[in-house]
Amino acid sequence: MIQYWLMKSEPGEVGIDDLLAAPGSTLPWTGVRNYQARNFMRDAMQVGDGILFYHSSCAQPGVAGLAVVASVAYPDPTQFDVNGKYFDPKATLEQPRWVSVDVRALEKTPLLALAQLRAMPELDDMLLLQKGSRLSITPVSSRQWRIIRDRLHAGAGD
DNA sequence: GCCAACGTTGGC
DNA sequence: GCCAACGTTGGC
Repeated sequence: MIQYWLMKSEPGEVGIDDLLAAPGSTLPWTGVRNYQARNFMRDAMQVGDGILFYHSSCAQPGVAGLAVVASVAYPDPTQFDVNGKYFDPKATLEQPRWVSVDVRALEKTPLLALAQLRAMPELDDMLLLQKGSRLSITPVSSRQWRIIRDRLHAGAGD
């Protein structure tokens, strides 16, 4: 059963343009250090799941493209990199703590800004829009997915 | 830069 | 297990 997700990325690190420019439009989704987000990747994500690619912590936060999950979860290599900022001293090769999935970009879309999402009453129940919500990966219902995808393809302007 | 909200850590 | 302190997220 295909599921849908919203995944946040800072465009200053990896934006939709960077993902599209990567070989095969695919990059490993590394650096997740939150247990809830990890569990979504580890326990629920399947190849082919749809992704709303969201730009966060930037001047224009919002949905910037569509992507798909391109692998099941595997140990996030950055947890073992002693010199990297994502190193986790409690992770071992035998007992990894964090996982990644590969993500493949499908298309860049006109930005559907956070403010526009908030202005759509039919999306009131989106986890992204709940007060205090900070999760970098959130499930999206098939209904929410359809509403947003249709809006993106209708053009996000106005 | 500010600040609300949330998650994690660590002393007890 | 409680909870205060601290760190992070992320919009504004």
